[in-house]
Amino acid sequence: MYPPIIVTVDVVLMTLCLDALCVALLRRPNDPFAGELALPGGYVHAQEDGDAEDAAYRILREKMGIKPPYLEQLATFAGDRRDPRGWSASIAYFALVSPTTEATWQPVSELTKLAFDHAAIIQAAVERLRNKSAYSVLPAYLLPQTFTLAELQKIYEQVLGSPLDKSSFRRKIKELDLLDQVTGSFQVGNQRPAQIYRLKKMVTFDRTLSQSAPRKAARSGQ
Amino acid sequence: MYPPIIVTVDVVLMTLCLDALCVALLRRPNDPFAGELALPGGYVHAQEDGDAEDAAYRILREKMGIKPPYLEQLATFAGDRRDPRGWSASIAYFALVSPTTEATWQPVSELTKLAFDHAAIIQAAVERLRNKSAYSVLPAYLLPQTFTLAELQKIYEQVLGSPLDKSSFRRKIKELDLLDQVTGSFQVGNQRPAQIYRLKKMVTFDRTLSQSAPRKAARSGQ
DNA sequence: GCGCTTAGTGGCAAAATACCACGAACATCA
DNA sequence: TGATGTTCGTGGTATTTTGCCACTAAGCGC
Repeated sequence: MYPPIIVTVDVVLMTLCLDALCVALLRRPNDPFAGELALPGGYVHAQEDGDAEDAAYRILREKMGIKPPYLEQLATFAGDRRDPRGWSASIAYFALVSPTTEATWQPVSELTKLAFDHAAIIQAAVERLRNKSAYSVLPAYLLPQTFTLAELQKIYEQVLGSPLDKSSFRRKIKELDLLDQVTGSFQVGNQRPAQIYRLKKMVTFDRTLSQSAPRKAARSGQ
Repeated sequence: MYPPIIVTVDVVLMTLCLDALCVALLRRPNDPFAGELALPGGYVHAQEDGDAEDAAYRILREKMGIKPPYLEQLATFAGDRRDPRGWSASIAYFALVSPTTEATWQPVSELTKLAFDHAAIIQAAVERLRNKSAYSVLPAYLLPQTFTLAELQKIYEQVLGSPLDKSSFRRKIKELDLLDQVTGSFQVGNQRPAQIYRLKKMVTFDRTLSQSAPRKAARSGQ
């Protein structure tokens, strides 16, 4: 009845390389925008993908060989001006991984021209990450599974772009109560060993932290 | 190449009726789910709609006769299980209007079975409204263009579901600095007249309030 | 042992917030 | 005109949260 709409899923896969927030980009083999850099993405495979999140995971597996520990839907970018072939919709996701994984990373601060509106998508992802970092442990997904609080603080500072006070940071993290201590210590060299932590296993209801609790009801979970 | 994906735009249009948060629903004339209640929505019209937001506005105009003062993209609900016709994607928006407008409203607290996954979409919209209400003046869009602070506070209490302190509420609203005084007063009856306010005209960059400012840097933007 | 570096904690002042009370400005009615 | 009732609006105080800084702890190298 209507000309079909092009539906793709694109993923902003972020990590930290060399103390800078980076995003995974691929050079497009085909038109449109052949040869230019673009987010990893692709068509929805109606037979394989049960939903859009499945598609995002499949794309990351096929094109990046990665199963990210964190994935969330970002927004949908749709319209008739973003793809020369016609009206298109890109369901954008954003994912966080630890820096070990192999890929071609590009610092988000020095992005050249990208295919489609992918620059805008990346910008939205970075903003979302910044915002959520203020009240969640999201940046922890940018680290290896285990880490020290000092490492975590550095990541926060890089993501938020401003230095944090050690004491306040640790207090905040502790009261969020989303980390587990790992018995066993760690030394970087000639200093006191640091306690190692990992993210708690949790049912990721997605919307758990953002609610502001009434004052009297102190977090009583020991 | 692939079977086409059904792309629709659905809008959660909310208002306040009789002190309860309500959502606009329409009875579906056609299959699937003929006769059941559903969100106002429809296919994207590739010729008319420049982007998905255009489609949302068009749908509200055509089906509701409304141009809402607030509209924002909520999320995209996609998969092969939500529409019996096959793989589908619903780009969901949520909109707020003042209660004057005519429509068939349904309180969000007593929703019966709805078509598709529209119940889940509505739930997501309500959560988003609740969350954003904690740090924005979003609930003001549920009121007429001008209102008193007492009226605004009531709306907040209804949306958040808990009573607020008058003094704290007014302080918070004032420092958000998103309201303009309207010279001229108002009396409901036999009491002191209340100052009237309206929303400031503003460039709705969407993501302006949520950033937490460093302590020393007081909001100096006049 | 001493000096160095980083980890981790504690204290205090300042800011934000909850809670409560009081005065202000109207209307109504005697 | 003045007393009373109602809501508007603001100010004060106690409590909580937060920023800031200092200090101790625990390792290493010498």
